Amino acid sequence: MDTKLLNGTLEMLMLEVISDGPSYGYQIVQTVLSRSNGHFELKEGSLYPALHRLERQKLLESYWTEFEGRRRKYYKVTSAGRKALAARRKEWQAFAEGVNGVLGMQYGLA
Amino acid sequence: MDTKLLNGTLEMLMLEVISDGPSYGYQIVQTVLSRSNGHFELKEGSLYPALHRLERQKLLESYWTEFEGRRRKYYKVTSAGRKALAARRKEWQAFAEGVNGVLGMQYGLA
DNA sequence: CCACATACCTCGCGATGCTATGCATATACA
DNA sequence: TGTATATGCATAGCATCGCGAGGTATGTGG
Repeated sequence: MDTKLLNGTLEMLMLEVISDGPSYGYQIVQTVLSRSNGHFELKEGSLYPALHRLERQKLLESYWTEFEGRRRKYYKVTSAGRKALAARRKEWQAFAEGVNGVLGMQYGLA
Repeated sequence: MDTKLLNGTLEMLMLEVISDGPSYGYQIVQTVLSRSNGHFELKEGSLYPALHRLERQKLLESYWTEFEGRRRKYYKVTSAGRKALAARRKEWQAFAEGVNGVLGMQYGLA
C-alpha cells in the first residue's frame, strides 16, 4: 500500500476503530489490518504519535491497565471525538467522490 | 476540502487530466475543479512543483507555446506516464476499499 | 490607470508517516 | 539455559508534500 495515500485518513481510521469500544495501540494495529483486508499495516512510528495527538486534541482519553504481566494503555473516544469522527467520515466521502469524479468513475452505495 | 487528504492523489489526478490530451498548468486547475464538482482547487504552490516532479520522473513531457500573447507550457503524458497512471488508479481503488472496509461501508461500481 | 484574469515560477513552513532504536515482559522451543 | 517471537509502549530524526506568500509578465475592460 502506498503510504502517501494514508495521509490524513490514519487518524480517522483510528477514531473509527476505537469508537467501537476502548482499545490500545497493539490491538488497533491488528483491527485496522483485518478490517482493511490486510491492506493497512499501521506502523508504530505513526500510530503512537497519532494517539498522543488525538489525546492532546481531547478526541481520545486514555487509562493504563495491567493484563497478564503486560501493561496496556487503553484509549476511548470522547464526545468531541465522536463529532470529529462524523465530520471526518463526511470529508472522506466528499473526497472520494471528488477523486472518482476526476477519474471518471461512478461509485454508489451497494 | 481538507488538504491533507489530497496527499498522494494529486499527481494521479493531474496525470489523469493530462491523459485526455495535452494541457497546461492553468487549465489543469480548471479541469480538476470542474471534474471534482468544485471540490478540488489545486494551488499553484503544489501544482507547479508536482508538474516538475512528474516531468523529472519522465511521466510527463513539456513544450512551450504562445497563445494570444501569453506563453503556455503544455504537458503530455509519456507511455511510462500511462503505465504509472494505471498503477495509481489501482492503488487508489485498493486504498478506497480498505478505508471503506474499516469504516464499515460497502461500495461498488454503480 | 487599475483591477482582474491569465500564466508561469520558487522559497520556506508545517504536517505527517516512516525507519530505526530503545525498553520491558511472557511464551515456546531447543 | 538461552534465544527467538509475540506483546506492548515510546521517541528522535528523516523525507515528502501541499500550501501560503511572494515575484514576474501580458491582455482586457471599466
